[in-house]
Amino acid sequence: MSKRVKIKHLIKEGQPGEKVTVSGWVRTFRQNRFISLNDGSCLSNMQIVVDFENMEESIIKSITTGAAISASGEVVESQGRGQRIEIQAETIEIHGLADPDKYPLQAKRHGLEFLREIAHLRFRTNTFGAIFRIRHSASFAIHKFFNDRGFYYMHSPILTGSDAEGAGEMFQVTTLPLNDVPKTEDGEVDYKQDFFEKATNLTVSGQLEAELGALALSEVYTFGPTFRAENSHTSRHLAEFWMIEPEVAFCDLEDNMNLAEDMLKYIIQYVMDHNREDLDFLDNRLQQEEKSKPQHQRSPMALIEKLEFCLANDFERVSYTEAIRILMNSKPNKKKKFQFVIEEWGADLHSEHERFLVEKHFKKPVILYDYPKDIKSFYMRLNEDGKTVGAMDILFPGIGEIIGGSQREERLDVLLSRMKEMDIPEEEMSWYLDTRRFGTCPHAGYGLGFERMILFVTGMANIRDVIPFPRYPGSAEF
RNA sequence: GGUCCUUUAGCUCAGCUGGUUAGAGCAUCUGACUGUUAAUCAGAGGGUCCAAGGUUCAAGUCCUUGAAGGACCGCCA
Repeated sequence: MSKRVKIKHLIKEGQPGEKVTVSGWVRTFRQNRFISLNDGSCLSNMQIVVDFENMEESIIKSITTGAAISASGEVVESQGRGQRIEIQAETIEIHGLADPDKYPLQAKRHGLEFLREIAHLRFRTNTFGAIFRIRHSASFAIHKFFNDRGFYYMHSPILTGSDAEGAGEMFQVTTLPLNDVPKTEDGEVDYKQDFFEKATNLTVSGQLEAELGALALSEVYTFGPTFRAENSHTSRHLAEFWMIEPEVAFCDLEDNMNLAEDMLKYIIQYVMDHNREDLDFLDNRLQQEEKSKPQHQRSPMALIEKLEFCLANDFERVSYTEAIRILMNSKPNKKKKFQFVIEEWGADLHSEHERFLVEKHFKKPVILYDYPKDIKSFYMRLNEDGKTVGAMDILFPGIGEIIGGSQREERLDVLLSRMKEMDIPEEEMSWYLDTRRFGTCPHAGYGLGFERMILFVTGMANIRDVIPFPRYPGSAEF
């Protein structure tokens, strides 16, 4: 096995006359002669030509879709069209059989919902191979982007004793026996007897901890799993998802927007440069799918076209106030076509409004900023007008909110009064407030939902199909 | 948490207004062919029509309840 060559390398570099060994999983075996072998290194398969007259019959019988094999032989120029080279097999070693009566994957297209039920095997399809190679690339690109700019990768805790992050419902973590929970005298759960001697949860955000890091290391980012126990039934929410949260000292909202836009474009460019074959495949797959849809439901741009457009154009930066003006003057608002008609400044924007701005009005990614303080979190910096905070959301076509961020409130007195307004207990946040007591400075950051980014780059429709083992209400299989 | 949709062969689906023995393509198996690449040709096997109850002379088809899956809304990334 030491001489094994990856198919990706062979396709690029392989020369006729070389003796090679390739290992992988059989996709199809045609005419007892042609094996299409995939090893996951790239989308393309290597064609192995078998001389079945001179091959043991038990081996020929074992070459079925899904079987794991190694093939050794000489690289030759392919006589057929469709590939530059192929391998003339001299020996074939069978590592693992796949009973064709029971193996659920066939050389045909399966529905995504069926594949979700066999998520442990869906890696072996072209579509999911492409998605997870792209997911890897995007993940690597994010580390490279921040590393090249002098950011430090900071590991924020996954188990947290802080319950004031305010980003959503939390999963409780405990070692207390659920069928016999110890109680205090007044009938409350006695967390003193729990593992951490206090109530703990899975993190919903690493932001507050990242702020602590940024106020010493200047520029940090987190990239880790995040957990929200929201009962969300949509195609863009997960109970366990990966989030990227950069936090930058001496940075205002505009710097923050610039960083976010640069990062998103960098990721897209990186994937375009390194995963072209996978993108072409997904693009093609999507176009086939579009053909079966009625005209008005078809997307205006193909996948790669959409990514290129995104790279070539500045994101539209619009203040909340301006967005409200546009929405109030819009046709659907005037004709009361919106489910929630915008009546006045201060209204919360629903996804129908965001979609109108992104998909109908501007037709490109939009950054909305300076939201009313009443609809945003306590840590966002109060603007001079006293009414708005330095928040920004980046909205992508077809996805909605992909990034949420803000300049943080660095002034202790303002932060304390905001916390009081919003009933955030001061005692529990003293560690956070210390950064404002000692050497506070302007700083800003944001959170990127990694799976939403992958959704956009792959053109997939459901977030459950861009993470290997999705977690959502009622589902924690595998 | 709310609204709506779907469930028929291993997979993707058709099945009209309720009416004989429930169909197709792909996959599988057998045979033919052997430079194919979604191979082709011939044949075969494969069904708890999601479940339970009801209406009816008659239910895959209509009704009720439940289950599973999905879409959208709210919450957000």
